[in-house]
Amino acid sequence: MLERDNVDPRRLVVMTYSNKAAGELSERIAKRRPDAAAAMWIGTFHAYGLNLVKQFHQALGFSREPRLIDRAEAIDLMLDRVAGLNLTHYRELYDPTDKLRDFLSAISRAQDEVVSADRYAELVEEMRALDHSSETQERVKRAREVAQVYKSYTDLKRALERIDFGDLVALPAELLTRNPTIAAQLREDIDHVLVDEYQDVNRASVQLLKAITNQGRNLWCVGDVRQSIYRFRGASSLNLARFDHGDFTGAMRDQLDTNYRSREEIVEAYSTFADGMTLAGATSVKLKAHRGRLGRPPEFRHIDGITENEIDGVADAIAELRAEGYSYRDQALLCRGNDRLAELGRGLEARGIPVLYLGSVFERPEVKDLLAWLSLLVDRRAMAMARDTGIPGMTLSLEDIGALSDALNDDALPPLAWLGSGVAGFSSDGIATIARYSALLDGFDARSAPWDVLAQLLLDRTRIAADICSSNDMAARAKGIAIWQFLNFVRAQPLSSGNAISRLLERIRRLVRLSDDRDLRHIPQAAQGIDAIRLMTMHGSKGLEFPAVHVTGMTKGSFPKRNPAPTCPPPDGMIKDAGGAGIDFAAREDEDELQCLFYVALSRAKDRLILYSPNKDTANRKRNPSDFIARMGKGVESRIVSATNYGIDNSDAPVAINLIGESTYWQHQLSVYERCPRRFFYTYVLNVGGKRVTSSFEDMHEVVRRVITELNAAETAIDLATARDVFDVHWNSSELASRQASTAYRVLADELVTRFALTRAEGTLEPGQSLRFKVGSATIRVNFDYSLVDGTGRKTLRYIQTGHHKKTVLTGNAAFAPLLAAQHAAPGYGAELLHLSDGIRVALSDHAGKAADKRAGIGKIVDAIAAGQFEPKPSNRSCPKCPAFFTCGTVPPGTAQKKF
DNA sequence: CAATCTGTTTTTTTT
DNA sequence: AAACAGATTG
Repeated sequence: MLERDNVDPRRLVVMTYSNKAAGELSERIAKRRPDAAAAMWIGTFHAYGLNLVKQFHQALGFSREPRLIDRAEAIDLMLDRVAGLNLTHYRELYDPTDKLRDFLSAISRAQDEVVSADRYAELVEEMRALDHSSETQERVKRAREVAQVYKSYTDLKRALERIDFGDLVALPAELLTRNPTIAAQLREDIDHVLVDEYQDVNRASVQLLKAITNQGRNLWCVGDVRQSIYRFRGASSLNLARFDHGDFTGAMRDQLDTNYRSREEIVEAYSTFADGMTLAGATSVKLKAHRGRLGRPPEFRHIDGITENEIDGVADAIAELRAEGYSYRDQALLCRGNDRLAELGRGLEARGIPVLYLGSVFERPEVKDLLAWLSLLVDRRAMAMARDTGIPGMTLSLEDIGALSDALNDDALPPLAWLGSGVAGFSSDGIATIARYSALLDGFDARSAPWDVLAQLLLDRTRIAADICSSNDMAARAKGIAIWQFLNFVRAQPLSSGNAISRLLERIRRLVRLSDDRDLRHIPQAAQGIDAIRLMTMHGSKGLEFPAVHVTGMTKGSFPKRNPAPTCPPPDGMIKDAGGAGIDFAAREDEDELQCLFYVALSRAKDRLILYSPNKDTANRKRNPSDFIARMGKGVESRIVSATNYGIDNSDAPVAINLIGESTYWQHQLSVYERCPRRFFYTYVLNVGGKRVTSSFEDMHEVVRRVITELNAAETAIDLATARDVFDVHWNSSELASRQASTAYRVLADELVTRFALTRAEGTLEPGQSLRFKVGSATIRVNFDYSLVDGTGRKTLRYIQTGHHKKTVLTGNAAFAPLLAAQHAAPGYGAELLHLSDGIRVALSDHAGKAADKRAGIGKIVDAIAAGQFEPKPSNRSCPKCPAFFTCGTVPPGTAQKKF
């Protein structure tokens, strides 16, 4: 219509909700009207907002164009601030990064609703006055602290002249509402505004639209409530419902009734599903399938086996369809989450099927090799030398790694010092390898610029780039793309003086922790033509179409699966028109969103649609299909399928290990093994563990731990004043004392030390004991901090933990070592865990019934260590904090020797 | 039979 | 953390 009416493309604004959508749209228009595509403005709300912020930065109160920060930077900014806010209901945990992330997403939601920090605080007080139930009052207390953080964060951004993603839309929306002159001035340059995927707009975007359009009279929107899948970022069914009843009074609505994409069988399936959708504002639509019937129904394949067999089933189907004429590039594989997608990608590749998917760039071996090498320039312990690079001549044997780690243990040498001097006990191969590393890293040091180092390593000093270029298979191309993306990322880092390498590595850890490395996963346009299966999340598939679509993970309990309620729920009334408690609304919206997500996935298919789920879990219990399967109606062919066994073995080969003599393990070593056996291997077997990555909070706890150790060494009771003196000495000699905002940490540390001193006085004090017990031929050691005799003569050993009590504290086996040690070596004593941060005590003696099981569990750990079983347990949460983050991968060849 | 415990599985993201 | 399947317990 706009085309026909001769609209001036220069006066046309087209808004989308993602860069991908903007790119697609731009390309489609360029095909028909290349001149127009170049002239009109096409982009995301955020991009449009950024332009406005730049243009009107003075009106917005900035002295210059503010710098945009991402989530990782925002957390960096706030880390020291939260310590000073004295929050009680959201206590700082060991690492406040997680808490801050929760705060920031709550703040971001508020920005989506154009609710300022002050307004947020008002809403909290309104909620307090309205509902006196204890449940609500509890939420009030928490929301009040969010308001505090919100205010502090906003002030900080103002002071530093920074803006975040939320500001990109919220600030212009506010400005234009407040300042009609600017809005009018903007409107003069715009004839029409087009909004694609209107169901994804949030309040901030609507407000922006209201300001730049003439009360909606020149606004054109396309939207489908059934495809509203971005509710977690403020898109709400209410916005579409309100489109012509409130937001843009007098707007017109029309409905599409013909589908030009999918075959009739597929349209039937998702229409049937849509009829059962419980969705506010959805009207029933009878879609006509323009392309008619194909004669092949959508399928549900209930794969006989576990999750791994589901990949076999998909591989079979991909091969079948290929034989029928659907090339790899015609087929897409969708699932809910990125983690599963990565597994599917690896699995299909292992089964010989090419996939167009990178996964997380920083977790790819070829990128990890580069990161490991970079880390050598700043890591005096040279931990990365324990990595198997897979590049001939560039990997040390386990024996040589042992020798190197011995050599680096004693001296406080600077990084790379080991390259020059010979290392005692090295094999001749090892000496040759070290020589190659000397050549590889020659001339670089901790102050080198990461990009320069990487470029030289790739192009001049190794054959990595050359090998990738000369190879033509899909795996090599994916490697090339991953390295390319990584280099682009490195180059985009802000230039700064000092140690850029350390900061780069630190930033990567944080990005992975926050899962904010996703935009690096995009496959460049140039690679899109490759004949390989397209892998993407259901969210990522929106707006795309494929001749054949495979959807995995259709198990009950995993799809649909309610998202956990936000840690920091919004105050009631923050979401306009939601009515009732904010959390209930969120839960309803969540259910809707999952139905929409399924609808989106189904409607991507043009000809063929196959859904999958495994029918067993690893404990051989049955897993039922998702309830959604039945809701697609009778047109779906549903059957149990036995997939081909591709003989893929994902098990981790044991490491050759030689344990000298009888072993003695500390309890904390067993805990590490339980959390991640591979980490245990690096830290205690190879002994290459460098310093753990710590936050200020953790450093603070470390100081407290040192104070406790010193106080424990004293045989007599210690008064508070002495305890404080000891604390002063340790605090002042710690690195923390000189850090910014250290007073806040000091207050916390002081509380912990005080509590420790007080708990020692709860009875007659006896000194701590180092107890041991045997499991098989191994000995387990546990250090108790002290023991107390109370008035009735009952004796209790205390085991102090400086942090908060967690419900999971008694999961696993190693946690019971104190109980077992007390039972065995200190008869007549009870054993108790005491958490200093909250004073919570756990009487281990109450769990004596589990002792036998736990002892057996510890026996299994000990045996597994002796058998060289060190499989990695990857997790986005813990891996980025692990010292071996850049090292972890295949274990190098050789035999590890170790005396525990 | 209901209640409780155990083990397994599981989320999305805008420059 | 919370849902699910199944076993165990009272």
